[in-house]
Amino acid sequence: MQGPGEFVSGQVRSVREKVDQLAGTVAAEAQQVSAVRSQVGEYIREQRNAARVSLRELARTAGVSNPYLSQVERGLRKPSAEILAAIARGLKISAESLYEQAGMLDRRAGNPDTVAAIRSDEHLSERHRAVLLELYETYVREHAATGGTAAADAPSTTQDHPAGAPPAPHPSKESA
Amino acid sequence: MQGPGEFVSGQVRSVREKVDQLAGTVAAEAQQVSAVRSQVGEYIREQRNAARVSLRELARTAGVSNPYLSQVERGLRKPSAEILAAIARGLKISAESLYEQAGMLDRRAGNPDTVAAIRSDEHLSERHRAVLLELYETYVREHAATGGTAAADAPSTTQDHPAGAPPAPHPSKESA
DNA sequence: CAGGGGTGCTAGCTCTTGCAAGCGCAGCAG
DNA sequence: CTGCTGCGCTTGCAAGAGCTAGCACCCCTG
Repeated sequence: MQGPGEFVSGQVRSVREKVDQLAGTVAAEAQQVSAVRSQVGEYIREQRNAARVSLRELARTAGVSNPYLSQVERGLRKPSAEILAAIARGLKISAESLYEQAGMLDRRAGNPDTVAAIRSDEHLSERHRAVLLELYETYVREHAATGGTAAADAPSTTQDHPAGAPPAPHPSKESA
Repeated sequence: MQGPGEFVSGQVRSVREKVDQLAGTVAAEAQQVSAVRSQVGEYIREQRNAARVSLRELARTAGVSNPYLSQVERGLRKPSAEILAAIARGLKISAESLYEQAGMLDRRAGNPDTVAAIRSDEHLSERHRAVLLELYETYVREHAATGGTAAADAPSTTQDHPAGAPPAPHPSKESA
């Protein structure tokens, strides 16, 4: 039979254990959140450096303030989807890629073979398939020639299309 | 020859016209933003009603406050991606569907497998991925518009605007 | 040297998001 | 009737997003 003192100290110990446990969970989550911020920030800086663009220039083309972009890159702030989309536009990359880095969007498991996917894609005409495949091969070669470094993203290397590639109209869209 | 009074009143009228024009633009944008808020809010309410779930119950399972959920449904607040993901979980629907309704994410045309293959292809830089996706989507739209005939290869131009990027936020004044 | 241009960052501020506390209404049971 | 539970909504607030004004540093030119 426990005495009252023993019972109380048992309860205190039990509460302490629970608090410790919750504190651990909270700390772990905070760490995770901070890591995700740094991840998208690091990624943005990488892409920016690869494109040889200054922080100010990217902020200008993205339409965000340069101090804020600096804070985002350093993981001090967590940008909204809207800001991420703007930064993606400035970087000329897809917004989805930044959403993924930010943990907002899961990377969809796709067919690991891009060539096979394009070849068997029934949404495309034969000619368009050929154009896409040629462009793809060109990009892969460029990527390989630069040792897989992101230097392939420098502006001077991304504006060219292979000869024979018919330009496509930009689909009109956009609603705020 | 104009008199000074006529010149001034002409200037005033010109300024008024410009102000009216800008006010119209601002109002139109505000309307658009408000419409998108209502759109995702309406969509959430529709899904909630379809699931026969009360606002409080959904707020509980989603882990958001019920007044806030109410405001979101009525278009009074613009929820973050995190909140949208939580609501999607509560509704047992995909977060992407809510992102789309919120205008954060554009639905990609074409075969999802091809899109996923390009997006996850590590032989490509992020910029090249964006270019290929843009071109792919353009071709898919052309293919669909012409009923899939091989004559669908009219000249067109790609622009540096990835399909995944919603419009830019309001441009900020450069701080430097 | 001073001045100009570039770079990225600090600090203070305003506005928006998301919350807690609580409201008013309806329906039901005792 | 009162008290309880459910419903969705109002209000005020704290925290954080994103901005502006400006700083510190670097390099170059006259």
